[in-house]
Amino acid sequence: MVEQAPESVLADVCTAEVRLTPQRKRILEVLRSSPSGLTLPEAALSLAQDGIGQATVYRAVKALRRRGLVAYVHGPAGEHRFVALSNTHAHLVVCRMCHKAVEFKECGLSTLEKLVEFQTGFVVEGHHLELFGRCSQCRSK
Amino acid sequence: MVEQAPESVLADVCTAEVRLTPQRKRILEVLRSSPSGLTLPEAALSLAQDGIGQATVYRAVKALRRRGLVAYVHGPAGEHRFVALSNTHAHLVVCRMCHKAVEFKECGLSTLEKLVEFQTGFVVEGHHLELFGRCSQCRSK
DNA sequence: ATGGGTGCAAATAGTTTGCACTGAC
DNA sequence: GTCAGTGCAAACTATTTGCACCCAT
Repeated sequence: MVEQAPESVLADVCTAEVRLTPQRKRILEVLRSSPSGLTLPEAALSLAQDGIGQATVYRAVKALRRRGLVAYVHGPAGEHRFVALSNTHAHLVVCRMCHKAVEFKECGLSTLEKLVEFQTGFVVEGHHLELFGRCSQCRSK
Repeated sequence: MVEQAPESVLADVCTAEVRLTPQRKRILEVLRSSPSGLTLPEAALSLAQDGIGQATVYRAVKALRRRGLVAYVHGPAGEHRFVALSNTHAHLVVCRMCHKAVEFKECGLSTLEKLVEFQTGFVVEGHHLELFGRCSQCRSK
């Protein structure tokens, strides 16, 4: 029901090599070309036209995520939508109307992390942060 | 592929009534009794013993999430694990070893939100934040 | 020749839906 | 009597897996 490991939010040092094959480059392109990201089924459907099998898409997106080249955000129904990142360890702010996802870097969470460490006794090692809002275009409609 | 709306991170005012039926109370109990939360299939399996159908579990968890009584975090494989909350609009810090999820309230994100608004032109209206780390028990092993 | 990657097809697992029925206002 | 909620079974969607093959080291 639950697989091995990944999902780490930290830039997990890749023990195994993760190659950037032609298929994976194409996958990144397709993700990059969709402002609101794509679900795996959507990506697989679109990439089938390039002759890329769905298993490849599923496996590749996982691998790319481990390399920090791809991240996901949550769509309106809770689905994971995958987005190509230009900076590793970036965060995304998502428009609730058009669902466009825009990267930002600074997350200024270190103070909070300290506070939570103090309150809970955890050592905090990573995080997942998404912001939701409205982009300027959607607001002006 | 994608349904209507929910997933809002803000305490979306519930337009429709969301009743707290015996089944839903039981669902909350079961979630509460699992420190690391449960996936929907896990919860459905366990609640089948109480004669609660799986469709009910899936539908109820969604409803409870809209009421702010339940939240999810991401398990090691990226699965959604649902946790009963005691404070609405709480956040969770999750142990990467035992996967226990612990609530915290202050998220001190308002400064960041302002900054991102300035940088991106978005108006920020909500967020999803999860911290990952190690709890003290796991560290002392 | 080794090990990561790939495509295909099949197998699984996860999730939603239609329907008839119940219980609280 | 209305409307949210429920259980069941069936339908459907999403995801993983086994296997043979490929390519770069």
